[in-house]
Amino acid sequence: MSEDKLQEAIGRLKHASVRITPQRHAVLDFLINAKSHPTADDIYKALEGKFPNMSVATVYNNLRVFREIGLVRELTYGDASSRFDYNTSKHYHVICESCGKIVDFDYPSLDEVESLAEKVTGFEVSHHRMEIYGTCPDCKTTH
Amino acid sequence: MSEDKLQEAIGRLKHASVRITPQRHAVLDFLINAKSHPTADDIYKALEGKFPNMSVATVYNNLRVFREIGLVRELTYGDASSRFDYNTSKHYHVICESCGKIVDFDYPSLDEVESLAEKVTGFEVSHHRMEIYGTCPDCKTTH
DNA sequence: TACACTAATTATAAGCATTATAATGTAAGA
DNA sequence: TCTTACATTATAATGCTTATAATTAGTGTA
Repeated sequence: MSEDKLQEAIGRLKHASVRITPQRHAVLDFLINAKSHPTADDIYKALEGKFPNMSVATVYNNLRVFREIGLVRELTYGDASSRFDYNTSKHYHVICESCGKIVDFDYPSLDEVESLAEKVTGFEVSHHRMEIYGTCPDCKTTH
Repeated sequence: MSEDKLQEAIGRLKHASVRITPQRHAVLDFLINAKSHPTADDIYKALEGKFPNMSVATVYNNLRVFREIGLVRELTYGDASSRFDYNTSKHYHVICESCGKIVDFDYPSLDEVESLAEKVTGFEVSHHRMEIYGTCPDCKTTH
């Protein structure tokens, strides 16, 4: 139930001494219930009805806060806007190169790759990122 | 020998009907001999002695051309500038989160992941990207 | 409940990488 | 050499994100 997720997220914010403002609450709520992986601007637009005076900087600031305490993951793709993903479970993403759609993809984490990289490069590895690119079913048919 | 690589690259440009201009030649030469993974600005700065009037747009234009014919790979990291990698062999990258250093890392391509993603999502997969993040040996010691 | 302190929000401007535009210059085949 | 289409240049514009400074508002404490 997403209400539980929201409460848990708020608990983590309190624990990190982050103030719960109405804007923060709304951004978090939106992210948790988002089916897609919204951009900062998606979130801004979605909430401007509720918060006509909200600044886009507020959205960015809050997303940064959420990212820093690990509530949210930021997906970056060069030029295009970042997308934000509420961090429920570990998963990868499959991205359509035609329409930009992002689909979650469960796969066991590539721990073996990380440990081999540590051995070979001498790095202390913290994490990795992997994405798969292609054409989604919709774009395949309509080409 | 990097001279051979350069000649082969020029051959591929000719084959793709891309004109060989002095600027193009210089960007390509720089990329092939680069030990690191330079940004567009790195390349621009490195060549401004030789081409005082070269525009930064030229660097970007040429990098795009090289990418489109598969000579060069573009590595994107959200806000930061893209980095460009002369496409010799398939490999992954290990990136230092402290100093930004990028190290090549050989690992067998994750074809299995791609094919599973195709099955699960219905996408027609074209490629994937994977990077490993951590702290490099230099940054570990000097913390 | 009221106070005070500190952090968050707002509005705006700035920053930065990258791309678009239009005029000029030039590679390469005839 | 000539011609033409493409590349380069200089500059402006774009778009995402962050910085700034002033105002507003959470939250712990009295």
